[in-house]
Amino acid sequence: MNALDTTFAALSHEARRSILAKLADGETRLSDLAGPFAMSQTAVSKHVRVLSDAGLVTVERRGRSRYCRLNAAPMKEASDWLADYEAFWGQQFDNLARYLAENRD
Amino acid sequence: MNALDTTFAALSHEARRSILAKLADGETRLSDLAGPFAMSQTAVSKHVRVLSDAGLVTVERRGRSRYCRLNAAPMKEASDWLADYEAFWGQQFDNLARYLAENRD
DNA sequence: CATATAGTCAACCACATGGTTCAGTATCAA
DNA sequence: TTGATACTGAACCATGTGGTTGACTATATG
Repeated sequence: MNALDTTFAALSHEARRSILAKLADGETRLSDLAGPFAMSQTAVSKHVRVLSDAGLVTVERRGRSRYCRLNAAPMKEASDWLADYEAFWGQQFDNLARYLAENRD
Repeated sequence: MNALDTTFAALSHEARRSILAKLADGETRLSDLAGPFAMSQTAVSKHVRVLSDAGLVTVERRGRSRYCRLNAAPMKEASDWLADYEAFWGQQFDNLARYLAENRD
């Protein structure tokens, strides 16, 4: 898997996007990330691992705690990729319209 | 899975992003999509199905062929989500720098 | 030292993903 | 009608994902 693959895959789960949103407010302990989720700390830890593997989060151990920080850099590549399609966003019906025009009888 | 989940998941595979890139040049038959890939047409068909389920591609049958068209609309939501983090893209080392500053002895 | 806290690791489960092959269907063309 | 073309669908396989529980390690605190 290349960088875009892992970035998009990491972003494809609501829990992980929520984790990133919380980290945007600043460094957060892993246990504090787990709080609002209806899942075990182990599960949250796995999500953080996916984010960490994707380079979106850096985890640092201090004492008993793991402190997670946002690293948004990989998002830029994803955003740049999407930006190439910006010209098409308003055209969702254009292709259909063109087809209908071409096949009008 | 919500819309963002399926959109990001659909974009997380190189083959599917390549398919979207080709569709940006215009409507393409499924068999013509399969050409450059080292995989069976069945596999390509599955990828197109994933894109179709995500609303990124519309498939229309005409005669024997399936014509695929790009529908970039769902990308906008993904791009908007990423844009919220734009302020952090340049800060990939800032958190580390701050931490080091705070813990200087 | 004893105990609570923070987290990992391993094992397990159900299900999804990404690929294959083979058989079948629908359409076009000779 | 025969046969090629363009698929789809089912079955299968290996691997990944997302979750659990229970045991373990490491650290802080009384």
